[in-house]
Amino acid sequence: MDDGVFARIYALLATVPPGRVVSYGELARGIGMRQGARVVGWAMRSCPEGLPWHRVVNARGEISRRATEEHEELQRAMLEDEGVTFGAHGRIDMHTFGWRFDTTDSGNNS
DNA sequence: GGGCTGACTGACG
DNA sequence: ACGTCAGCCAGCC
Repeated sequence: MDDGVFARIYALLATVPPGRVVSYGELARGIGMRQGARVVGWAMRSCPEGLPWHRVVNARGEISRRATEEHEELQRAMLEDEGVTFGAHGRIDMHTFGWRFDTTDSGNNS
């Protein structure tokens, strides 16, 4: 089902479990677009319901500039509710919460 | 059919 | 560590 790259991004994003975050580049790489991070952001811009868009952050582990502070805090609150902890500067430890599609593993949890 | 925009990323100063 | 420049891909005018 390739309704387009968007559908692929949505499907991949849907595989991200709670308490975990992924960057645009990581998603892009997951669908085969190493430099298509912008396209991923474009797909999110559609903001489809049922999609954990709040689990999508930039490579730095910060919330993207997509919206107002209000929405930014909302995303942060949702992530915290899932168990994600933010740094002093509102930064997520991608080393711990950063989800990977190729984990293959089994011990992926914190 | 052509050009601009954009929820990004990585490199350079 | 922070600010700026350029690149890449798909959708929209």
